[in-house]
Amino acid sequence: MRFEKRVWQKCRLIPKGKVSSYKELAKALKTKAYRAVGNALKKNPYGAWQTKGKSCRRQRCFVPCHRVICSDGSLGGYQGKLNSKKKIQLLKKEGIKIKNKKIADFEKKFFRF
DNA sequence: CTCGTGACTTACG
DNA sequence: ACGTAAGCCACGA
Repeated sequence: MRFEKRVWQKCRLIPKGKVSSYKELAKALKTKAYRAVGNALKKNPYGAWQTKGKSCRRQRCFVPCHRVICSDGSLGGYQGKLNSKKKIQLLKKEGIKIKNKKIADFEKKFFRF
């Protein structure tokens, strides 16, 4: 299993309305590759999990990478750029409040594996 | 193997 | 608060 896929797999464990950090994600993977986690999410197909040869088979392959943020509560990046509006929209839509580009009630919304 | 590149984190100034 | 530097690890060239 490629590292990226393990990352995405963990991402999918994050429930709606919760967030987690790159650090926590890395910890769940028993690695300290925080940056590699970021790389993995950047490469994330986001809804088009492509297995070599086989396509997504109509399964829900959604990877909620917008629920993964920085350890200090800031948003980090999304779709190749930082502080994406789209990411904010998605999070707010899931019931997470954004305060000055940071997560409000970070402690409450934080999901630990 | 070495190097450059990050959607990171922590520590300093 | 903000910028920098160093540490970190996976990945591709």
